[in-house]
Amino acid sequence: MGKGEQTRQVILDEAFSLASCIGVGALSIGVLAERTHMSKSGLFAHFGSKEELQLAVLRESQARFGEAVVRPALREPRGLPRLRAMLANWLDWTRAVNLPGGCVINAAAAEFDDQPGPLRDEVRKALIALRDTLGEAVARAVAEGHLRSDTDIEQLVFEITGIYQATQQSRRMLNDPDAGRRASAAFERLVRDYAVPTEKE
Amino acid sequence: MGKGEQTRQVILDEAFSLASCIGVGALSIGVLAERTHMSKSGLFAHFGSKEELQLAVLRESQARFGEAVVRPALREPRGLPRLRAMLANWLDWTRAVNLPGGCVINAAAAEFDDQPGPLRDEVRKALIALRDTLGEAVARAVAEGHLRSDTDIEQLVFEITGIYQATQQSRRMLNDPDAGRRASAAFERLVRDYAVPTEKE
DNA sequence: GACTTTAACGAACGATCGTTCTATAAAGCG
DNA sequence: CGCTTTATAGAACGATCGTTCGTTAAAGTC
Repeated sequence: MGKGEQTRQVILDEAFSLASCIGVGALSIGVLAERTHMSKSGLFAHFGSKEELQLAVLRESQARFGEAVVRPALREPRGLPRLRAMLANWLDWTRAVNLPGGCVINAAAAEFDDQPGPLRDEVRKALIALRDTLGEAVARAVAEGHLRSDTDIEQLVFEITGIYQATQQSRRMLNDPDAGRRASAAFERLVRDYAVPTEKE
Repeated sequence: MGKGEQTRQVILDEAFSLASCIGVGALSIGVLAERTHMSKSGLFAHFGSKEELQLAVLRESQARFGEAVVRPALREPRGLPRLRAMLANWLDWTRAVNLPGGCVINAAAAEFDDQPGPLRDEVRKALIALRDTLGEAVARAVAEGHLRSDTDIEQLVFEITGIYQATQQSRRMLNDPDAGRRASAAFERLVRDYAVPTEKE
């Protein structure tokens, strides 16, 4: 890795955790330059524009999400165990990746949902990719016979994303120590409702 | 209402819908002055600081939420019907109140969850008030015999907030036309699980 | 209608914003 | 080593930021 790539990564690291706290939209080149002990222009040259830097942060976030949430879950047996692992990783990934503020993309989703442009498009792409991944895991759980064959996959994914967001808000804004437990309870209720009916009763 | 209060309300109206699109944090006095055809200093004088303006927007949002979501629901019979009405109003209130972007407070919750200060405190207050209101409605549903007596009220509230957020994200970012239907399905599943068991079977 | 209070303006402040340009230092390569 | 490419710094740009001040016009009061 050349010198350029190297410092670019240093910048991105800092931008990533800063964006986690103040939001991608509030990132500023001046502040970022100060934090990385660089000149504004030197830092700027690595991206060419502020928007490109913001896009890089969003892409970085997706990459780390894949590493911290999806990939480890693939080691679990396919079907429900894997889905469960994915959700568990997801709920805690901001801790694992040392993100001081919440998930960058999730915050960006609320920030840019009414501002058309490349940033919104990138966030949208990330959300869709996540839903696809979750949907795939659910489909596997159906195929493995862990969930009913008439399971509405998108409905399940919809509800899981709801659980995630409720958990984050409870934790981050309301300091609710029970958030994790509530998330589990919600998910187990979900699984119970969609589980294949037992032969008894 | 004196002249002062009057223009203050005009400013607040504009700030409210602008904040809905770009976020409370991105509000700018210059832009707001332009939109209301006022001078920066003239507008500024009504609030004394930008933060005070932002707080006023958050309070305005709470007031409108009460008018559009909570109050109409109080006309429904207490218990499950009222809770159902509340959720229905909630899911659509940004349309009813003519909010171009999503709910101001919900967006602010994601924006300020890591930035201590009066703004975060105000958002927190609003979220807690909402959860209290929802909790009260659920408790009534239990008292009326619509839901099981051992219902975990906070758990139910938790899950309802999840449904709301999933719905907003699906609608606003993913343009999912089925979001409303999915929200209903999730809520009905919730109610079914917590309903008093029928005497049969 | 005279007087007091309040609302609004216009100009200016220092700070920061993203960006551009030119120059210098470092890195990569033969 | 010498040479080319790349990375970084520094200064400056116009724009916008939130805020302050002094002044004028309007609203409210008796």
